[in-house]
Amino acid sequence: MQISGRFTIAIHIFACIATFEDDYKITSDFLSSSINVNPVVIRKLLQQLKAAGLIEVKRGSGGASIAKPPEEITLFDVYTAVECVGSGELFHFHENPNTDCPVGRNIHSVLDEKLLRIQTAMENEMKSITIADVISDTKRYISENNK
Amino acid sequence: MQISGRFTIAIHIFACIATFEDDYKITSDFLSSSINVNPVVIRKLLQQLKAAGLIEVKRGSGGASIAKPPEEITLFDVYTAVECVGSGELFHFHENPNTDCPVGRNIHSVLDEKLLRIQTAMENEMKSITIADVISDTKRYISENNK
DNA sequence: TTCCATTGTAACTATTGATTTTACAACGAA
DNA sequence: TTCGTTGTAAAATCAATAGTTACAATGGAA
Repeated sequence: MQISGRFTIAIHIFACIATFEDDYKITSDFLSSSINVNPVVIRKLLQQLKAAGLIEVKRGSGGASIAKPPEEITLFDVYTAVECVGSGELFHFHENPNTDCPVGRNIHSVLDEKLLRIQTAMENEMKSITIADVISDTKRYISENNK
Repeated sequence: MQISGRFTIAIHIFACIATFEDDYKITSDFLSSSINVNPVVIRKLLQQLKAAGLIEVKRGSGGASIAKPPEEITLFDVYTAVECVGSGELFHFHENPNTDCPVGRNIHSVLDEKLLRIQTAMENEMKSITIADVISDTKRYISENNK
């Protein structure tokens, strides 16, 4: 199973805002045409990012902007804002191991710590990459490929 | 989205075999009653683990066993054997960024390397944990909780 | 004040993938 | 030959994502 496309879409949103905010009003329609997903999907995502304090959205007049310095927004922030995994658990554990079985009774104790270690390794790497990195790389690529 | 429960089920299978192989024949029914999932699900998983060279299964008479030293089987081996993520990509990328947009045109170049770094961090942690670790912890927990 | 582009949100559909279940042929040991 | 078991296909179910339509609420501009 893969991590939802909402994650890469959300990052794409940040890159678009940073690249175009001086020249365009960043509406959900504008974003939707760069990303090629339905504007309503974008709006829902913007809501989630707003709730996490990462993005500001203007009602009425319209337009989205980044709510705090991009150096202070990590990919982990975006990931948690956007993934609906309520529990925050990366791994799905089979629900009902048989507690009458010595292995079934202890499998959670054995695995939980190991799974958490794996999840933490991933999350730490996410925390080491910021939206500022994404933005500067985006600008670099754009100028390299002239325009 | 979470990583499929097949992963924890597969690890549970190894723990069961190691714990019970001296006293019981490890059939899909036996495993299914410890894990509490349908025996057919177990059999399909056993097939995947067999294809990866991690498990041996006897037809006819029945019974599963571990195909090589548990120290040589990492959680990453189990993960790749069992996850159907064909491409091996942890992150789902939105399919059709608009190539007429400078950001849409470059977003893959910008992100692919970063996403891979995150995925690799997770996989490396998986490689650092072996089935032997799981087995010894399982036995320790069982003896601590007396039986 | 009215107009209008836009947001926020609900509701519905479609699609995809995981999971469960039923069923049965093939196998191998007793 | 019998019996417990595996290997596998097919169908049914269920959950999550994604796409779509629709529309009230907003706020700036005419």
